[in-house]
Parts: sequence; C-alpha cells; structure tokens
Amino acid sequence: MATIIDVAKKAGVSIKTVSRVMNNESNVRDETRRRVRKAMAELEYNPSDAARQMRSGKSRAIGMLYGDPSSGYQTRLNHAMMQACLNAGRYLVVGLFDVAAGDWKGQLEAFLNRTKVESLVMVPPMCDSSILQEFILERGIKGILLSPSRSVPGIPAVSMDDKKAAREMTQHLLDLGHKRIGHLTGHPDHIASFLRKQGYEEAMVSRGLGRPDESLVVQGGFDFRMALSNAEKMLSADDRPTAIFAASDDMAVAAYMAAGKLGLSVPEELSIAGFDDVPIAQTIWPALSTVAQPFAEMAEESVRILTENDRATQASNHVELVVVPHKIVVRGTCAPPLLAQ
Amino acid sequence: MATIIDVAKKAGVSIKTVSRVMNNESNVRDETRRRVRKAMAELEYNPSDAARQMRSGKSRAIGMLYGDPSSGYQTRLNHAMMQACLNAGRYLVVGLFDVAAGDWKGQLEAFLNRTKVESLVMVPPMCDSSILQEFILERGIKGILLSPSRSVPGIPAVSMDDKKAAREMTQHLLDLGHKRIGHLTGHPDHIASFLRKQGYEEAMVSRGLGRPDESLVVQGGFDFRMALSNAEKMLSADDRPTAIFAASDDMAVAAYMAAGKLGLSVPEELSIAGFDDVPIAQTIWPALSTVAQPFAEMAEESVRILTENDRATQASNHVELVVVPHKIVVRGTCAPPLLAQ
DNA sequence: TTGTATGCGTTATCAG
DNA sequence: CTGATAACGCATACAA
Repeated sequence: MATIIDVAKKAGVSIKTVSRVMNNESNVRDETRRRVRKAMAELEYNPSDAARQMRSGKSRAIGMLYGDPSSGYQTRLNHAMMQACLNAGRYLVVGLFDVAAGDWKGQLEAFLNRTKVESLVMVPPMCDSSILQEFILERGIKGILLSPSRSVPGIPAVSMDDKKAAREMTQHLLDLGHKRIGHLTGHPDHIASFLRKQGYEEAMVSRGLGRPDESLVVQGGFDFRMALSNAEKMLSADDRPTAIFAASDDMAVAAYMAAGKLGLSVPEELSIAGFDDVPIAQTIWPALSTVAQPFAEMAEESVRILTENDRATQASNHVELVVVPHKIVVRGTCAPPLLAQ
Repeated sequence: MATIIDVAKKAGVSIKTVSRVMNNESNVRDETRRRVRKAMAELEYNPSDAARQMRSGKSRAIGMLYGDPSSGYQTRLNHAMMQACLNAGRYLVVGLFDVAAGDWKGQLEAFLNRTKVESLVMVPPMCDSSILQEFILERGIKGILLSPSRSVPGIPAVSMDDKKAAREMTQHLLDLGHKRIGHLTGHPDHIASFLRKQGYEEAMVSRGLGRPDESLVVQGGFDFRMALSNAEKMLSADDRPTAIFAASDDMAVAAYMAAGKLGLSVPEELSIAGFDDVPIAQTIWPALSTVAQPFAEMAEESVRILTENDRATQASNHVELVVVPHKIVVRGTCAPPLLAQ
C-alpha cells in the first residue's frame, strides 16, 4: 500500500503538496498538480481514511439516518446509496432514527459525534425539519435533502417528480382507451399523496374528462386494508371504473385482490397501475405496471454532490435542486377496456 | 472527548495498562483493572476507531457481503445487523457480492482490503463455499456463518431451526382440526425448502395421518407464479385441502389469491400459513399467520460471538453452533375447518 | 505486573 | 507557490 510519502518521493515534491492536490486546494502550480496526479495514479495510491480521520476528526464516509426500517422505500434506498458510495470509493454509515421520540437535534448530534461523518443524506421525514436543517448548516456538515417537501436555501436537494409521474401513468391508462379511471390516494400527511393525486387529476382534466368526483377518487391511506375495502366498494358500483391507478403498489395489490374477489379478471376487465415498483410488483402475476422510483440515480446524484469538493467549483455550482427522471414500467396489469364497456 | 491519556492519568496508571484493560489482556491486577474501568466510565471514554485502525491496520467494524439486494430476507437481515452493531458500539460495513461472477475468493479479498474489517458475517450462499471458509480461516479473519447448510469446524455458526419451525406451524394447523393440509414447497436448490418440507411431513406422520402424497405436496419453487398456478390446481380438486402451509410468505400470498379467485374465503373455508414474516404478511387482510425468522436475535448472537475477544474465554467458549429460537406468529389466516368438511 | 518510547499516514502551522 | 515538522490517539516492542 503506497502512502503519501511514496507519492511525494515519486513526484519529487513534499507531502504537503501531495496533500494539497488531493484536497483540491489552490496554490499549486498546474504543472506540479499534474505530476502529483500522475504519481498517485501510477502507485495506485489510496489515502488512508483512518489517518485522515484521526488527524481531521472527520471520516470520508457518508452518513444516512432513517426512520422506518420496515419500509420498502427505505430498504431500497439503503441499497442504492450503498452502491453509489461503493462506486465513489466511499462508505455508507447508516443509523436508525427514532422519529416518534423527541429531540431530533440531539439524535442527529449523537450520530455525528459517533460516526464523524462529514456529509449526510437526509431522508423524509427528517429532511423537512427546519431544526435539523439549521443544525447541519451551522455545524458546516455537507448535507443533501432527499425528496423533501420543499427545497431549502443552502442545502441541495435531490428528488423525483411525483406529480409528473402520476400524470404520465394516468395518461398511459387514458391512451389505452380508459375513460373512467379510479384513484386510490395515499395518506394525507404525505406530500407525495397530494402530488400523485394532482398528477392524476391533471391528466384527466387535460383529456377533457373534467375533474374526477368522489366516486372515482377514494381514500387508500397507503394502507392495504383501507385500500382493499374502498376498492371493493368502488368496483361494486354500477358505473365502476375500468382502471384503477393506486398511489402505491401495496394499494394496487389490494385493488388486485378486490378484483379477484369480485370475479373481475386483470387486466381484461380491470386495469391496475401502481406506484413505487416494490418487489411484490414483480412477484404477482400478471406483474404490476407501476412507476419505478429512480433510486439508483437519486443515490448517485446525492453522492456526486456530496463528494464534489473542489473548492473552486463549489461556489459556482450552486445546485439547489436536482430532479431525477423516473420510469413508467409497463408490465401486465394494464390493457384496453373491453368493448362492451 | 477523553483520550487514553486522560484515562491513564485519572486512574493513576500508564496508557499501556489502560490499553491492556481495554483489550481484555491478562497480566493486570484485578484491583488495577477495576480502577481503570471506573476511570473510563467516569470520563465516558470511547476509544478512537481511527487511531486503532491506523495503528493495527484493522477496523473494529463488522463486515457483511450479500448477494441478492432485492431479497426481503437480506434487507431485514441488514437492518437487524445494523441494530446489533449499534448496540455493541460497532459499525456495520456492507458490501455487494456478485454471486454469478466467478472468483469469489478475489471478491472477498478485495472487500477485506478495502474495508479492513477484522470480522465478517457470512450469509447464504457464500457461507457454504469451502473456498471462502478456508480463506478466512487462513487469513485469521473472525467469521461467523449465518444459516449455513452445515457447520464447519473452526467457524462458529448461527441459525434457526427450519425443520422444527415447519413442524410447529403444521402442528398449529393440525391442532385447529385440519386433516388435509397442503404444502407449497420452496426451490429444490435451497436447503431450507427441504427442511421445511421435512418438518411438515414429520408433523403429519406423527399425527397418524401418514406421509402426504403428491396431491398435497406441490412445487412452489419460492415463485409466486408457480405457487399461484399450483395452488389453484390443488384447490380445484374435489378433495381439496382445508389448509395450506407455504414454505414462504410470497407463496402464501399466492395461495391467498388463488383462494380469492376460487371464491374461497380465508380463513373460513381455507386456512393459510406462511414462512418468513415479510412485510406483506402484515399488510394483507386478514393478516398472514407465519413463522417469524428471529433476525434480531440471530444478528445479536453473531455480533456477540464476533466481538467476544476476551482471550481467556476464547479457548474455552468454543461455540460451534448457536440455534436461535423462532416464533410462530398467529394472525388471521388460520381457523378451524368448517364442520361440513 | 507495569511503564516508556516509537511510529502508523494524514493535515495544519508556519516558515521559506 | 512549496516544504519541514509537529501533532492526532492508539498499540506494541522493549524495559523495568
């Protein structure tokens, strides 16, 4: 394992200069910088994180605190972040956050002190806490907000466009020929529920179908049981929809089961679309058409922003919000409505 | 932040002695040891992992390489391990393993070199590779095997008892009064499939029901679609079972859907039991009765064994296999069979 | 049984 | 713009 001394010798400079190059500091001649870079590459030099951390008190690892360990959203994000960190030659240090307990600031502080991470990925719902936002701002922690409800000056944010995705998914159903499309909404506390419903409504309105009424837009609450019962109700009506767009895959599965109970075959008699692309979406048959959240890309963007430490570009590249493109995953649960309808 | 020097001063000893106490080395008088311990507690001393790592080349972090990032099993294990590490004052460093690619040894070596972890949790299928086992043995890496197919001399293993759990779940159904109980098997390549089927058969035989024939034991392959189609077939027969025990929750959900399609209500007309306790098990309604794998306990045992570094006990405590008790989770999908049957 | 001194690979200070 | 040298907190050879 080559050390900074080996690099310095090879490049014919002092270790301090090597250190300067590593950290993208100014006050190094371009020619020198190039020579050092070359020596580093040739020796396959890798700075020792341990030494760095000992000296500066900061680890190069990236921290992420999450609240709900059982959420599919979080587990998939964890994996995507780990991958992104791996690609960037970093570690991911994850920690559990007790959302219900108070003292969010104290919890974050404890995590920071314990792990010494210099940068942080903030996920919902913590990313929307102004207390936490101010805290990382004043502590000088590099942070990014993942899917925040609204962006915050000084802290870059990465997210997908929920409203647009919902609009597109609904349009897909519309393009297939559906006119009566039901929507199973999420939980009112989640901003995503609102955005997804809005996207759905916009698509309906833009096709001249008018704003859908209560017979079409029913509460799902991101809850299987509620979605099941309300989907059953909606599908039992005389003017039942020929398609249902659920604001989450779990609720889409509920609609799926409701259809089964009522003897409606999917997708022939009822089209179903979901949102999230959780594992079960690919497990069931026919597989669920859904919106795939771009976890990998969101994670990569986050890590890229966090590891961008060229002090020169830092000022100019004042990124405040990166919107990552989603994917509409067309699988087996959507088809044109029966002619009889 | 207190350092080893502060502790030494406070205890009136040298830093070497503090170091000895920290690492549970011998050659320290009990009285001295106590004094040092007290000083550490009073100063809330926390050894710096960075300094340790720099000096010894080893991190105190615990490594875990996993193969299938989308598996519910793995994501839940990840979380449990993270929690267990947290409780033990350690980190978890996870890495992705490419099972399909060759050179398992090289992959492991790269991970070790990169992360410098001194201990390792080996999960399926890597834990069953003799090449990997020999490698960690000769490199002197502390390792534990999680749910291996068979134990290996020199490397402690932690697992649950799949056969016993399957037997108990089947007995639960038997106790309810069921006599014709179907079984959806897992994938033939997984040792767990075999064990779970065996447990089911033992329970049936022990109640004098004889060894179940092919009409009752059908392939599920840990695959939703296969399970769905075979469950439908099984439930369409004249002598259909009044209960189904699936070797995984995913397949249990398939049976659930098959029942829905055939107009069989759960649990009144068909009882269903699963295995794993994945999130969807609690999502659906009625919620699925299933076997909960003791992730938290398995993780804690693993970390305990890995961090047990008292050199005195190391020789005597030659643990080779720890079997962690599972839980039978009784929820809503199992009930006595209808009298009419 | 206990202590002293040295070095691990960085970053930072200050002098050139 | 560049370099010599002192820390950072711990483990360990070697002494006592």
